[in-house]
Amino acid sequence: MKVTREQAAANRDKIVDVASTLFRKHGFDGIGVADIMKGAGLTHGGFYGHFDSKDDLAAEACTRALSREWLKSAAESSEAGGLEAIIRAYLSPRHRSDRARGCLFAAVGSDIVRQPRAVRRAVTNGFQSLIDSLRSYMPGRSPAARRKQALATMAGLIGALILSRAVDDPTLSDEILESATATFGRRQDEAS
Amino acid sequence: MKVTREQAAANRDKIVDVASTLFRKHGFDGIGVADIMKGAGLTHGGFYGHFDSKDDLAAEACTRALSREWLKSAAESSEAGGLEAIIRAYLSPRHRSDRARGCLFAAVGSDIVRQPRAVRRAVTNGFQSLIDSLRSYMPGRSPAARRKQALATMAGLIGALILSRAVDDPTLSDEILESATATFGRRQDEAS
DNA sequence: TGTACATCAGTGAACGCGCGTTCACTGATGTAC
DNA sequence: TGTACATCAGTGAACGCGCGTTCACTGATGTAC
Repeated sequence: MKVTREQAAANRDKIVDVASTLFRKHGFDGIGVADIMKGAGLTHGGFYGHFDSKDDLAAEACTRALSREWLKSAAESSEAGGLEAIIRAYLSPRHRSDRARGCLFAAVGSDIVRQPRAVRRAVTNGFQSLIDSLRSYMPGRSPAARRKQALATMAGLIGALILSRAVDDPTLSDEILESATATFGRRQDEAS
Repeated sequence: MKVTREQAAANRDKIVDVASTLFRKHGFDGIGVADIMKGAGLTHGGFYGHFDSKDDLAAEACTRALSREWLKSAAESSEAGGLEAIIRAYLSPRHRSDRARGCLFAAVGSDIVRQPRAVRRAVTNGFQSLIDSLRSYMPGRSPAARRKQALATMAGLIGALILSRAVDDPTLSDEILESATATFGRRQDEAS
């Protein structure tokens, strides 16, 4: 059953959107093409009319996930709070429990190194622009210092969120989030 | 072909060792039972004489990986340098390129949340003892403050190593390691 | 200590399942007149 | 504007492969006498 060109484009877009959430929820190996297509309201056979391979979709899905990056939207919506508010939002229980729509790096970060070139390239580009967005919120004196701070802070946030999810003990999980919020939030208070 | 009881125990031990490196290198889903057994010099059929399932082995392999944890040995061998030396070793290019024998959290951290209960429990226990080891190196005044610092620092190190591996650009990768080394190393200089 | 037998660690073929990918087909879309 | 036909987005069956797991079998170990 053919479909309008606009409908086809919308379908493709939906597939990428769904994939970007399902990959984050289940990991690259934890979700199949058939389930992604079902999530987009289609059947698996039509997949290869839109993409060359599952890896090809993964690369696009990563770009999509990073363009709607959690941190980015938090940053843009919290003009008031600035860096402190971004950190609090990133390290919130809400973000911890919403893997599918949260930060790509926290969701599949340690698997990226094992992905094909196209995926890693997409992720690298997304990360660069993420750091660029975050840089302006940093308290350092020079632009170079702010960039360094953005890199280290991002690392701290991602690591803390990953650990808070990995751990089986809710008390320890909360403790990780609170310690990281205090540490990474305080450091910039001192410097500003 | 039966084998000495000691030999059988040694074989089991070897399987766990090999698994702990191969899981870190390829991820839980990226390596199969047959390849792990081959790595231990055995054939896949004998696997279920030693373990109930692949997940069962994964739990043991995580415990093993964390008992020989990179950071732990770095800490114990660097009485001189203290925290600074530990951080430098953790964030070294050497550790970045040696996933198979490096930190479990940096290798498969974002996948742990998707693993069965036994694996998450093993990881949680290993993490608790890791933090306990690291705590004494921290500069905070009270024990509680030192623990908080240990948690946040560990998060920063893990996040930085994951990012440095994920990224496709060697320059950016180095920049991440250097920024994190400077930031997490410096903070404690200020406090001490 | 030596012999006979039971045990059981390890082997390799086989099973069942899920997954990525292919393909012949369908029928609505979009175009040529 | 209306009609006839070509295009092609989507369908669902099928293929091939790898993986976790099972099982009948082998032969060295370890035990009973």
